[in-house]
Amino acid sequence: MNDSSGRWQRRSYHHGNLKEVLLEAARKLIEEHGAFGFSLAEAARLAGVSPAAPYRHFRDRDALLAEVARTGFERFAARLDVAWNNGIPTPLSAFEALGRAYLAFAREEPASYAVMFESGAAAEHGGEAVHAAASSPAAEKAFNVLQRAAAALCRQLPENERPPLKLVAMHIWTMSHGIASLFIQEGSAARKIPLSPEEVLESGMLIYLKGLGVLPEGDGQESSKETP
Amino acid sequence: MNDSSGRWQRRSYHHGNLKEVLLEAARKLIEEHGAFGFSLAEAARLAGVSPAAPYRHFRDRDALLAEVARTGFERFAARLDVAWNNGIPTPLSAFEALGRAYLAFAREEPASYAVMFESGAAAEHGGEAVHAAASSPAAEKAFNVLQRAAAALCRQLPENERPPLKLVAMHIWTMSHGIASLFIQEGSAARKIPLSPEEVLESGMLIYLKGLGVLPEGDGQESSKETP
DNA sequence: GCTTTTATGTAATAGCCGTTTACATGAACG
DNA sequence: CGTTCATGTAAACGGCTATTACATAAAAGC
Repeated sequence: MNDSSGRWQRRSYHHGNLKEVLLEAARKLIEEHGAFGFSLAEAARLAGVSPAAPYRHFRDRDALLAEVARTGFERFAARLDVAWNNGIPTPLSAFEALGRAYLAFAREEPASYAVMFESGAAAEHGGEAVHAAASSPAAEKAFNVLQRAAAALCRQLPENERPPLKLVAMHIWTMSHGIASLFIQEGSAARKIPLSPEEVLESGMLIYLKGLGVLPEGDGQESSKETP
Repeated sequence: MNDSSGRWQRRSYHHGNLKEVLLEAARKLIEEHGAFGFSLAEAARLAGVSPAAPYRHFRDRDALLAEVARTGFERFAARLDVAWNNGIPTPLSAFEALGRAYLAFAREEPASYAVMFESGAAAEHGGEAVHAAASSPAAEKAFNVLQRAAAALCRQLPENERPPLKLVAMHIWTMSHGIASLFIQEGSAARKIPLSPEEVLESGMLIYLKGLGVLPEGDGQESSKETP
């Protein structure tokens, strides 16, 4: 229930949905004011509660950010999984869908993506690291989708030519993440270049897959003189 | 001139070197307390001056971070340039040195790297974006080194098979940055994987270059059945 | 139904930070 | 020597995080 200015209207002393609304507010504020113009107090204002209220749902500011990261990873993993669709109809087409889904998530939830990966965000706090972000089970689920995709692609190679799976998965991940990180962010470089992230990722992956020996024919790129 | 605890000792009312010392302090604090545990006041304490002193050298906190980014980009560009060394002795060996220099910088100056690229840091402030980071002349100089390397590599291809230079440069950049971003950061994923960033980058680049058709022989990877 | 317990909100407060303003110091320059 | 300008300090304001004591209402037990 939002009023005209986007603040959550509540009818009783208790809010009823504060935790969710705070997470939404956090994502919105992070998008607007950069990764760390975000303030717990402003999120509380957006939700229409006192500055102390959030502490009933999150131990501290970092805990809220960690939760943004965690829930972000869950949506991320689910989305990648749907896009990959077990490699159907073909590993290659599914792989392309996977790449697009990766970039789509980063574009549609830049705040989540930033908190998930640019862990200056949920980085270490007092003593030990927090980074619920990148080492959480949800994060692993996301990486596992990439790894399954890598496995399906490598399965097309003769056994003695297969590089380590984890390595291939990392290559895929690092390129996807590199593009997301460089392109998606507001002022972050690469914006003058007249190429969409999707173009860069797809062309890069085609070249990479060609190098792996996975592409069936002269697919996408111009030269077609291998597998003679 | 540092005292036992690392604080800058000054002998006169005037500091004499405050700007530089503040930048050093900022990098140190960003490394320690995560990308944004950094506080201007603490940097001032480290430098042994009052909290207001930094404002004689930087308009505000963001300006200091922007300067960390700018000077970071300058060292970064210089280092990449030295490593590339005009493609000498061979484009391939120089390219490998370039990749190692990229990762070495990110490892040795994680604070600079974070501020330079994870622009939640020097991101937008009030109205328009600040991000002196990624679109500064120094940043372009760095990217130009990558682009020259891409050009040298592509020059080994027949003209009609050369992909757009900017595209290849972007592929190189995104993979390097992706690895730096995922590996270097404290808690940021990818740490359980028993691979060094250098291994991931080099193997990934070998596959990519093979896909480009740039590798002279069965170089590095196992299969060697192209250019028949 | 009534009371007790528990969950979830507020108010008030302390301490830190960023930033500004008025003032102090001393180096550079005549 | 005296003026000027660069560079420091002190004091203050408002905003933020976080804690504590208290308020309110929903849920649970009887």
